[in-house]
Amino acid sequence: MLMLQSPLTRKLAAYVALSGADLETLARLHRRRRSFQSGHELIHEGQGRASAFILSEGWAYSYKLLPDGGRQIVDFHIPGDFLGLRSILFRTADHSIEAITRIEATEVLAPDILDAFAEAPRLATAVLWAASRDEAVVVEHLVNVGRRSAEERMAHFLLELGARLALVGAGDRTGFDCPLTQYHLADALGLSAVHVNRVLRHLREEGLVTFRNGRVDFDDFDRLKKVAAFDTGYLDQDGPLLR
Amino acid sequence: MLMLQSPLTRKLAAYVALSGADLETLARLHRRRRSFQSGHELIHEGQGRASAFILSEGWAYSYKLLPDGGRQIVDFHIPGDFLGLRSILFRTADHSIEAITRIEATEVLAPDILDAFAEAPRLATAVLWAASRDEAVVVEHLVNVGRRSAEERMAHFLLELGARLALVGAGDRTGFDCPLTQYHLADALGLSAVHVNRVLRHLREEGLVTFRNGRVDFDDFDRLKKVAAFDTGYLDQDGPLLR
DNA sequence: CGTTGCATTGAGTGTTGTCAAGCTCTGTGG
DNA sequence: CCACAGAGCTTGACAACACTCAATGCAACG
Repeated sequence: MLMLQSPLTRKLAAYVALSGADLETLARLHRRRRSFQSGHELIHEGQGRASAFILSEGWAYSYKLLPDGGRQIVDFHIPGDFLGLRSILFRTADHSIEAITRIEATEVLAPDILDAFAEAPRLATAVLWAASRDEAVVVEHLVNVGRRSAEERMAHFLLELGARLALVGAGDRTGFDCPLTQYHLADALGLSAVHVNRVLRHLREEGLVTFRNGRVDFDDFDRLKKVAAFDTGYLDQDGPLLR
Repeated sequence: MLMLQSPLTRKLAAYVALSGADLETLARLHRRRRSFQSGHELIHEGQGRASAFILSEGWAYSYKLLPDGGRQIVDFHIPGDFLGLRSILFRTADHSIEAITRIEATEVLAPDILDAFAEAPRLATAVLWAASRDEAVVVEHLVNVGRRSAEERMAHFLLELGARLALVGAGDRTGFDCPLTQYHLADALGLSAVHVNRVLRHLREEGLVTFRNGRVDFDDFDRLKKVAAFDTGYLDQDGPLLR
């Protein structure tokens, strides 16, 4: 079945052993293919009856705006991620999501997903697991912003992104392609763009990482991990828990 | 049925219309009553095959430790909260949970919850929703720490806690009882304990809030909301989405 | 009546933000 | 082909917010 190729399907199947019927139900969620250009806002904070999306190609990010114009980026999304689950579970979206690059995604309406859960109960458990993994990422992000210095934050962030991308085959110990701007980094890490620039320069001069021209190069992966006190535990997912 | 009184049951039923059978399955999760004294560690980061808990009385908090001894508090838990869901969904717990006051809780083992989902599929959706609401709280916490000044952070935090407590009848516009120390606040807000003290003093001197002797008093609720740019949207939960 | 946990305050330091300017690229229209 | 605009990046100077260190107060408790 073609949809076995979907990155989300692969991810879920890695956690919960899904039956043929489950997979078929999951495949039906992948109708409604859409593509959006860079900068398109998929979900707007406050919007009612929003859709969710399964991202198959490109990068997006979710964020919240503050009354004073500030922006906090909550998470970056890469292929295989389920976007905006909370926006369909809640009456009104509590965050916004915007495409960073041109993206390919399938749109999932609220009834689609609720019907799918009724039809294939294991799917609900699998999605709960995926949502929990996303939450773990946000939690680690919170730790990062709350308790680490600017330099540690940056180092940790780049390593984490690298680890997540490596899981879907889009990066390794040498580095990864990265379409983010320094403004994205600033708003994700709770820093000013100016300071992000200073920190990046320092990390580069120390021979740790180089972030330039849409590419992150880990110049000294092991030393960088040390600076960041980086540990991948919260990303782990070996073998299905539910058989 | 007695268990209709459980705060978690109330919370879930408010979101997803649950059948009698669903409620019965949910009630069966409430065997294994436990009580723990203040300071007891319910879940330890790194621990394998941990339990989850449904909190019925008292306060707890979840946190992560850093290699340098620092601590980031991720969330505080009050009656009706489901604790440690991620620790049973994952192979190993990615965070720790400790009792702040003496607490009453029921222990939930991994098979309990997975069997319950198989038996009563709607329960899985309901728990997914509860988990999403918790995630929304963490996200707002991240925004708070990432993009607000120390004073705004504190104001926002106290208002949020008040709003959550008000939902379970443990607080109102005048204030609430609060067993937290200034160290808890510091580790939750990403500040030093010393600075927390200064910020609290300033808020008190401005006539906004008073935090003293285990009690938070909102001296000027409306002005405080203004300082914090506080909006409860992310806590909303009017009426069942799934009927 | 010492000890322990928590709260408070002051002094000095430093990390990070703000403001301001200039740079490099890229794409676009004249 | 050149001028220009705009987005993103870079740097310096200065200010401020928040941290550390250190000392003290205060209550509860054994």
